[in-house]
Amino acid sequence: MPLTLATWNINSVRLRMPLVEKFLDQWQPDILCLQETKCPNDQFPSSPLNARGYVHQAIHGQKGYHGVAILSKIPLDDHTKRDYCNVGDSRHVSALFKVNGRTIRLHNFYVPAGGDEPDRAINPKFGHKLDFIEEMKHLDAEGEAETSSILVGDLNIAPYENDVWSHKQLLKIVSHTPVETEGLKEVMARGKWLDLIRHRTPEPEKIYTWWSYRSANWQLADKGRRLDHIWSSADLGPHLTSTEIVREARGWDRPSDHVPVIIKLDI
DNA sequence: ATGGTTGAGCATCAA
Repeated sequence: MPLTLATWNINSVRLRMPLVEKFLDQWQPDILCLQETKCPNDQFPSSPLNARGYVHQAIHGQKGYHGVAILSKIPLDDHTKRDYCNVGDSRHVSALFKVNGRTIRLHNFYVPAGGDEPDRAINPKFGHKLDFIEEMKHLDAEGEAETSSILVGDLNIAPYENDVWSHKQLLKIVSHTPVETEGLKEVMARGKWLDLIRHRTPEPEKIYTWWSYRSANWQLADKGRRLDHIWSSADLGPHLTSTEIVREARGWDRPSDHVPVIIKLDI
């Protein structure tokens, strides 16, 4: 049975609902995970989603900042959320779903960006990011009996050399510093997670999912980073049939600075 | 080395 799953940092779900609708109509994923919805739960624009069959929604938002949501055509059970670092941010939500008799735990993350200065002694936001990553090291892809796992989201770290436009020039730039990239690799190793996008498209091929608003001519300069990820437990690896980075979405009218990342599994 | 843009919500802060 085919399963299509997408993740997208939307940078305000209310402002960009027309783009969400366009994406859903054209790509028709079974499940869409959003980050940076910037929207309180009671103001979430559910109607256009219900009209398209995404009637199963695990929404965890807050006013003004952060916010994550799982929007699904497949029934979701056991919605849970975890307050990483105990600071009250809406940065994680998870749910269970079933495909062809297999139970899958889906985690949707929005990891803190970490500010500009990669030194926790002078930048508390960077310390918060490192603490968040440390806490993620306890998340095991095989942690629940008889359950596969998928982890998606804006992890705000580009872990490999070819996840950025220039490895050397970004080594001291937050998102690609060694303490972050090694930390994220440790999250993957300890939790036995498989990076499905790199599994399909190994290094040294460049992959980007984000281009800054601050550089004019993003397309020509192409100074991107791979900040958005889809991981799974190892058992799902052989079921991966395709991956896609929807680069064209960066060129849509009033775009997010992130683009959708999609996997297809045959389960 | 610096500055560049966007969004929430109304002065800045976060990214």
